Amino acid sequence: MNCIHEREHEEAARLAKENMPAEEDILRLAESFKTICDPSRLKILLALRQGEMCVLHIVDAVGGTQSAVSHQLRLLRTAKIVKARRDGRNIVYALADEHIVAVLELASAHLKCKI
Amino acid sequence: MNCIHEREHEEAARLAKENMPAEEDILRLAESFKTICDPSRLKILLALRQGEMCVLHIVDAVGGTQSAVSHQLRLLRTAKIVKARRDGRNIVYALADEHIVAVLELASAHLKCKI
DNA sequence: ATAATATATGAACAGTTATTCATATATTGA
DNA sequence: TCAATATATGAATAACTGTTCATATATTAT
Repeated sequence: MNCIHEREHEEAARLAKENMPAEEDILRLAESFKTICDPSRLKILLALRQGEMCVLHIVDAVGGTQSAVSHQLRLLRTAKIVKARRDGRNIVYALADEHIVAVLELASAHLKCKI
Repeated sequence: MNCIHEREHEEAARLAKENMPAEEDILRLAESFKTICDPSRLKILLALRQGEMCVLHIVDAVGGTQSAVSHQLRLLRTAKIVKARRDGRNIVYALADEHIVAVLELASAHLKCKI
């Protein structure tokens, strides 16, 4: 390790180690992204921007089988990215908070695509 | 599909289908999140917030082997999340743009953790 | 109670991914 | 040209992930 920018890079590396978040926080952050990195789950989140829906309406909105959507909803719910409440014989799903949509919009700005 | 909120959910589902982004855009968005959902790659991005670094300094900052870091850097570079330039015998890596840091900060706000 | 509807879940399979090890390529200095 | 340094990469393996199929649970209406 003997690069031309020795000074600057060593300083950056030192600061990086000093300010590196706790392993636990990094893992939680990674888990969150893991949860929204699947196209099927992304579709569900994009659909829920239009308002809360029960499972079969989500299936109608995003396509796929009821089973697959249900499995994906469980992951989103466990990660607290969506919330669910029972309403009669339906379970109604909604986005957990507005951070989700903001993250999606920022990422799509990076990609220069409109979502 | 005969739920108690028939009207509202049907309307939401209709809007969701109407406003669903192109499959291609969803896949690109998913790819981006897939790229930053790995703890090792997240660490690299968090480290690069302190400034550009060459590979061995990144290895020093985040730990792991040179080979593993190099593989991860290739994925980040392909996804245009980091950029690389040669400088003498070193390759200097930097965050591609500020969107990345903003996304990380928003997500960590959702998790109520400081990064 | 029973049937119908809505949702969830376990197991299995196919496909993907991160790391390691060994090695290749590229640049510099002697 | 040769040795040293920095970085990249192919192959192999182990672990993980999403979907499907079959079935279970829960709620409501008759």
